Amino acid sequence: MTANILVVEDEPAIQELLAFNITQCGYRATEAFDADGAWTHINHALPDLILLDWMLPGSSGVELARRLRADQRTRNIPIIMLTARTDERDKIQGLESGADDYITKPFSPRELMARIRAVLRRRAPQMSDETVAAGGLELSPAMHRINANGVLIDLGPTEFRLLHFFMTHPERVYSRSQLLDQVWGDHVFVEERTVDVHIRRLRQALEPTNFDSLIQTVRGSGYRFSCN
Amino acid sequence: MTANILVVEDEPAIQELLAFNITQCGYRATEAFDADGAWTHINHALPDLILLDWMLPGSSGVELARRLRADQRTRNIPIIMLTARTDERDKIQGLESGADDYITKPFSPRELMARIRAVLRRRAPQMSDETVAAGGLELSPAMHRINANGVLIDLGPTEFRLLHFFMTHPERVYSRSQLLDQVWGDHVFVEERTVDVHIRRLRQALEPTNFDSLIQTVRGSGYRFSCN
DNA sequence: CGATGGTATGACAGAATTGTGACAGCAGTA
DNA sequence: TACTGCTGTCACAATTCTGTCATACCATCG
Repeated sequence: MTANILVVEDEPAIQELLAFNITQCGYRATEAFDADGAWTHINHALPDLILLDWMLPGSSGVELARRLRADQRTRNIPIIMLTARTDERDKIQGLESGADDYITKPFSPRELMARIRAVLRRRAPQMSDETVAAGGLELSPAMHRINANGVLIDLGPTEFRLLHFFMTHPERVYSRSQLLDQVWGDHVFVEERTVDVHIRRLRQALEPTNFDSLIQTVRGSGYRFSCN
Repeated sequence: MTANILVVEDEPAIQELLAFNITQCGYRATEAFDADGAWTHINHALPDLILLDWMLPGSSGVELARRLRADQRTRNIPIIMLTARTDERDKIQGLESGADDYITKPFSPRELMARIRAVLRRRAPQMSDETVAAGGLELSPAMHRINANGVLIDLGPTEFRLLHFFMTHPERVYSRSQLLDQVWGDHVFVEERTVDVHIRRLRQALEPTNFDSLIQTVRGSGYRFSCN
């Protein structure tokens, strides 16, 4: 399922550059040149992320962001603000208006895509507040709780995200760096061995209910959550 | 296995710092102090990654990056730019000149190494994740597992690569040196008899499911994976 | 049949990888 | 301030993997 990104940008040159990079990375790009165009697209289909220029003809980007946050349907869609200003004051205002991240022009395509991925990933668990069940465990993101055959298990934030990722991606081996990217976020720099420690803490928490065997070590490759 | 990193940096102090961190992380560091020195090293042996200072005596780092991208041999070698400037404009130029990433001085060794690992990981030729089926076996690189008629088999790294190679090249005899080149890599130096041992270990792992007969010895020539 | 060259197997030490306990920094809180 | 829970890192222990032997085994050929 490729994410659909709505790009709201009045300058055709930048619009094209953004769309090119986005599609290049495997996402779909929908283009809008002003606030009205953006709403037209939004009414047609809700995007997974909105890339929004600060300066827009008519109503400004910040104003559009506010309206997006006010609307029931678009309240939870992540927004990345695109601005030429480097003033910190603007940054604050952009974020306070509801943006999840912001990028200053000129931007590097790599940085842009990194932020897009980061935001999409950050939002991903929030988007699916649904209870996940795998291997006899039941994980409820909304309640931040694990149910192991009636026994409730408490986990720290990192262990919770780790288990949530594993349960939503079972039977597949993930390397330490992949887990860092997926669970920690690829903008964070920590040692790969940190993963080992959190794997251990997770196993330790699952041990009393004998569910620790679900998390398997694949020597030389990484870890795997297996329901078998 | 250890990646060779060419460090092009004119300031001896920083050069030393970089080399220290790189070797500390298990990579090999080759040092060059200017563009000419860089080419000398490159002509001698192609590095796996180039760490390039923006400011270099003679021709600038960006210029060197351009020439590296223009050269057939070095076109695909990832480059990380090292710059003291925090100007966004420079950052763009650096990336557009063909750099894969950039770091601004002063940098933290941790971030430097994280970026190096990230770039190397991106460039690393990854084994196709496609599941291979042959002779009744099903091998899944993503799960790092073998499915033998419902029975799951776990293999060590070498045996796994060996079986993967056999299953993707069935019905054909491979000599020990060919297998060493294909499975171990053509730069490793190990005894040919080592292949025998790993063949045995692979057969041993497949024995409980009677799939060990798929791997046949061809006396005087080598081994063959036969689906019959 | 015995000799010969090639292959299978079991053992083993060193290397590589992972598990584990401890600790210090940090943010939030009473 | 002291306390608490969480995190990342480290050093060291435990485990698994690897390459190399020495030896046993086997097919082929004179």
